[in-house]
Amino acid sequence: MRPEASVLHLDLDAFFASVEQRDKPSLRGKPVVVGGVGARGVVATASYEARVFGVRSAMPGGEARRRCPHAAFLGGRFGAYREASGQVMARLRALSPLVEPLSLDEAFVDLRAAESVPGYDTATLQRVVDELRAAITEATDGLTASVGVGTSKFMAKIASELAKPDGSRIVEPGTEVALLAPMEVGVIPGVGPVTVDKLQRIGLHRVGDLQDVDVDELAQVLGRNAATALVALAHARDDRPVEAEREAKSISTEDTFERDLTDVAELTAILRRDARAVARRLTASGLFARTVTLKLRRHDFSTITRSRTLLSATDRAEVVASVAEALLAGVDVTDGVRLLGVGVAGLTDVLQEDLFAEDPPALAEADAAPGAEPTSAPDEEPEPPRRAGWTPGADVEHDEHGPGWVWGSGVGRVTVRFETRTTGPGPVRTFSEDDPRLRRC
DNA sequence: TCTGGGGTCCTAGGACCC
DNA sequence: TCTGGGGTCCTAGGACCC
Repeated sequence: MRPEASVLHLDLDAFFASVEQRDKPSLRGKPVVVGGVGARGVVATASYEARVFGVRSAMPGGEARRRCPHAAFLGGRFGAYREASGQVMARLRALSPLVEPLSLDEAFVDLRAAESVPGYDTATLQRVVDELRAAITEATDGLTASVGVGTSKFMAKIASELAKPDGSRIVEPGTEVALLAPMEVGVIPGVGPVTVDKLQRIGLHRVGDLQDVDVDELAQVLGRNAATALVALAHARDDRPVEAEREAKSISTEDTFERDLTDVAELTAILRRDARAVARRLTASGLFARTVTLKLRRHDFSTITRSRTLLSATDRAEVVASVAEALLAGVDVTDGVRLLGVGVAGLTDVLQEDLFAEDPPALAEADAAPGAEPTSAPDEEPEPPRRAGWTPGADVEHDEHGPGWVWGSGVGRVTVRFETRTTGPGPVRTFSEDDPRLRRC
């Protein structure tokens, strides 16, 4: 914890849904749900209009539809989200060089590194925050952000939570313990449903209860490390630094299938595609990985992981694929696989030579894996189909009507609403699915 | 129409080494 | 000539975050 309020936390309000409402004028002021489109989808973001009906992040799509059947359910346009996020992060970096992004819509800023912040009194900070929020709304063509400032990451995040939506909050030094005391224990980052349940069983419901608890007693329930950390946060003691450069520790990709799969050949093809995707990302970031992990979720939602660490690091798709296949061979899939994924960890940016290997080292290790056949040129294999088609919300363009977005599709037809960020609500037209004048973009 | 996808961090046991 | 004690690496699982 710092002597002055110099950590800022920014959170874009209902980010994905707000981008959709910005770019689709007919959805402004209406319930919008991003995600939850497929048979097994969940909600990524609900607009505030949809939250009124109880729709929440991570809720299964079916339940979201039941609660708010008239909402617009969209598949998501991550290119648009990344673009808006980039504009926001650029604004933050203009304020201070020390910015730690947490996701597309969240970041910490260390204001001590900001030359343009002349002081940390509340009036000065309020002016800085007001200007920042206005600059972000301008840069993103209308998105709003909630901003909190405090003496630590923890307090800045608590502050921005209090500020939502479209607001700001500065927690003055010295007021933290009293502010936190009446809040539920679940407001503390890292305290999820399981920990909340454990705490409630021993009569701890509010942060104030944690401020008074005997650490040894709490350690009986949570373990020594978690108990110590939790009591520190309850007293607003948090000295984690804002870190701009955080190196990736793992890279992974995974798919949940519309229906459970049992065909080993099909699973293997998906595994190889995933291995290629992971290897591409390794190559793109100039990294090599030593550990390959297979992730598999069964029909009953139980999840297993199997991993193997190589003698030396690799960025080769064939190696990742053959290790993953060998790991899959050791798993019983006859009851049906709901999710399959491949990940790599133990990342380094230098490829160290294995002094004891005579063959190319990573390959030798992979070939030694039981059941791992040398794979035949995986890069030339056809890709198993990803979900294609006319995803609701996707951008399209029509030769005569111009730019629009997919409103819905089915029985060989696509319905499009023709409008953009700057047009105001536009007209709806329906086309044949194979209409050559209509293009995805 | 139960439960995404991308991550981080922690724990715990066993192997292995000195 | 029963069973020490660290430390590190590896593996599997799980809680949690956005």
